[in-house]
Amino acid sequence: MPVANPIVEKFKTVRPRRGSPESTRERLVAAAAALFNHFGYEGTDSNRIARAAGYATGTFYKHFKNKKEIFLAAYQTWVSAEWKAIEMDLSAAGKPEEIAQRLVSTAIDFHTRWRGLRGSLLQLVFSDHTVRRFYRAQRRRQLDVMAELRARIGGRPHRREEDAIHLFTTERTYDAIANGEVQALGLDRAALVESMVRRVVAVLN
Amino acid sequence: MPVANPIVEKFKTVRPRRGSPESTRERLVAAAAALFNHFGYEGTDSNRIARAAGYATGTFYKHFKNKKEIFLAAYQTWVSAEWKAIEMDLSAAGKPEEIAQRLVSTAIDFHTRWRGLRGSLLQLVFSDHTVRRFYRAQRRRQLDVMAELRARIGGRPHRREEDAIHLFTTERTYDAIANGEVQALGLDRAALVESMVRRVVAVLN
Amino acid sequence: MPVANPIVEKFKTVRPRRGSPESTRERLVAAAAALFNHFGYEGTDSNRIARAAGYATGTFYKHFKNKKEIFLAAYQTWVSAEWKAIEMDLSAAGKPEEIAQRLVSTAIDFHTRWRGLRGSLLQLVFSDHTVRRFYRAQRRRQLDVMAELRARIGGRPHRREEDAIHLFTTERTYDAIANGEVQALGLDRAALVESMVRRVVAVLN
Amino acid sequence: MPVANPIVEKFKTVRPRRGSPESTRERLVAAAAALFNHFGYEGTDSNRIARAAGYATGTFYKHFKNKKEIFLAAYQTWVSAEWKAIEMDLSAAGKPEEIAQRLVSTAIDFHTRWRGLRGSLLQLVFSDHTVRRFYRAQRRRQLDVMAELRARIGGRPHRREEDAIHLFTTERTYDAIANGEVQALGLDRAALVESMVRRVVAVLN
DNA sequence: CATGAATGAGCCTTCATTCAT
DNA sequence: AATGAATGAAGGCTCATTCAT
Repeated sequence: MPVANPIVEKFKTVRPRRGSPESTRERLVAAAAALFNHFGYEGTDSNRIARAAGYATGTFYKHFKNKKEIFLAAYQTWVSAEWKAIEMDLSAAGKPEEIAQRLVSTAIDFHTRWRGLRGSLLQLVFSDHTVRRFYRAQRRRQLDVMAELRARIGGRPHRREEDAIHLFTTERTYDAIANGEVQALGLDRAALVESMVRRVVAVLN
Repeated sequence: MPVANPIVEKFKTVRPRRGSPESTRERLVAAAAALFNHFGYEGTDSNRIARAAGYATGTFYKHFKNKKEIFLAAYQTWVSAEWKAIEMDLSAAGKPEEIAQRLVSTAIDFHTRWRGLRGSLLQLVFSDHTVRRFYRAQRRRQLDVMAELRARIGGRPHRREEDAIHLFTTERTYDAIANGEVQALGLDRAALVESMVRRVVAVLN
Repeated sequence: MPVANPIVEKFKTVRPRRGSPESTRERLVAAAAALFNHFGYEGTDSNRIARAAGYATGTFYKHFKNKKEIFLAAYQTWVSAEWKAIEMDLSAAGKPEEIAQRLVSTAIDFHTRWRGLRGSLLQLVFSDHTVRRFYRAQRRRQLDVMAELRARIGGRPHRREEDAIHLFTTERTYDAIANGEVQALGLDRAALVESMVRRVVAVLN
Repeated sequence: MPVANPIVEKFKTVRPRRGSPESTRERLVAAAAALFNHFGYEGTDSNRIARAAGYATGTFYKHFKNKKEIFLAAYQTWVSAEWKAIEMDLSAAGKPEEIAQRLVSTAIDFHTRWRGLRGSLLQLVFSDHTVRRFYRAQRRRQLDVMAELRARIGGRPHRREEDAIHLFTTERTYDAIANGEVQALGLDRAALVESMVRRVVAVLN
């Protein structure tokens, strides 16, 4: 229908015009990320992604093999951004406590902004081989960074299993904070955050 | 049409014949649970559910308004079974350590058997109001049971927030064990299980 | 779904219980007529008819071969009732003018009460042989009665074509009055009725 | 699947190939009009419309929200064509009698060619808001044109109610002629036509 | 590089009808 | 006579994907 679609409009970015392949790709990924985050993977159709990015249907398939591929790209973008933020948090000056606070804050921020994407992600981790592999690679990298960090700082080595549990705990808790579960359960958000900070401090020593 | 479909056949139960609405409903739910668990929510269509349960297309809609409704029913069945198992674990004789071991074992067993359903669940918790509500009600019940249990045993009261974090931790870890993440990361499953048991023991005191 | 359906409830009559075939048939026809009138032929399903009449699905097909058959029965019932009413109007004492007024009033009443059925009827007259035949038989009967009546009263004979045009005119005008078209066009209903009365008087002389 | 379907084939037009949206829409509307006219609204499915127009299923829904919408479009097309024909009849030279003859002839022609559509129309006028509104707008326009015409010609003003009755009479009579009712009743078609012409002449003065 | 018309498999859902009890 | 569980063909509609321009 040629009727203006307010939902698409809302996500529509400013018009491009024969940009480089990279910029087109970027725009598509950005639009896809926003739509997936809002409507979920299954709730988003590829034509809409193209339209929201300001392109025609076919352009989408010039840049991505299929919908899964652009989801992975969107996920990768998000992950990259998160790693960058984490690196900034880590490299900034401050006492361990302050660093931990910033890390937790950053993580909650990402989980909140991308809470919609997380649902789709967990589903795709189950059903899609490629997404699963990438997802697990991130976890591995997280574990590596943690160990490395401790070595640098001079902390005592931890068992990798304990690090993993730490990651599971924080990830799941950040999700709960991000998606309203904490509020729905009548839990004190500040207490949870504080608890997370303490755990991060502990894990860095 | 009458070509044997291997995928459907695999899940097909023995044919009923004019059963009670309850037994039909149960068969449909059982088939749906198995299919959702295997192919995911989006990967399962209502006709296939009916066929797998040994019924024709239309029968499905005599018992469920739509696919979401049967998913919720399947989820509820699973949850009920899990609660029943937990109650058995709790009521059986044994030292706290032994009880905790059984609880962890049961939980991992459920997470493993229903790991496919969990992916769909987490997606639907995001996108569907009813599923979300039911999901959160379970969490509330878990928290209540934990507090109650401690009171009965004479343990000191814990902050509800700490209990919640405990639940997040175990849930997420059980998922990791169930879906192969632990193995993929080269972690020692036994160590993780042991850690979970310790946490459960701690939380019950 | 076992949820009470307000729409069906609304049309549900008091429960029968193993009545004679005739009474069952009558109840089914009455329910069908009401439902067809309200939801149209296509908008009414046979299961609903049975339920609304207080019977189970299968009972419907014990009394009627199919949906078309019960529509025809409902239509026939309506036509019979209308003929009976017309005969009463005609046999009652009064000046021609008064008789005409009663006839017009009766016809408008029937068209109004069964306005929903008329839409379905006109559609089925087009698509169904049996309905078409019955419909035309009524018209023939109308023409015959008109001629007969005039002969009895001593009026001069009219051309059958003029009688037919008269019937077309009144039928269509009654429809317009019944279905709100007159009101929507801002026409004076009383004037239309008066005009119809005048025509009926004229045609009876 | 690729088995030739004689019914569809019959209505299939020559294949297009990447036409403009307008031409595609037109083809779809034309095919829909023919099918609705032949099989009725309920007897025509959207897939068949697309196929008959030479397109695939999905193309239909790129141009119309649903079946109702294309019915309305088909109806509008028909109405436009009829108005155009009427205007031509009116603007052509000739005595009032000749003009009336042409008008009647045109109307009967349209009613005959679209007699199938009329059944569906009358049903949808009952059940669908949009169709009803459009239908009534046409009647209003007819009344306006009649009044206007008389004013132009210098005829005496008529009551709008009498004009409406005239329209009801002719419309219903044209239907009877078009759908075989007249023949089935053994009426003299020529006499009916002549009567209609006389009425049209009268109404224009 | 970009367009956007077109495709068609396939899903969800309805409903007339059957039949064992 | 009545029941109501079960059937399954079929229709409305979506959406990932292709391809001619």
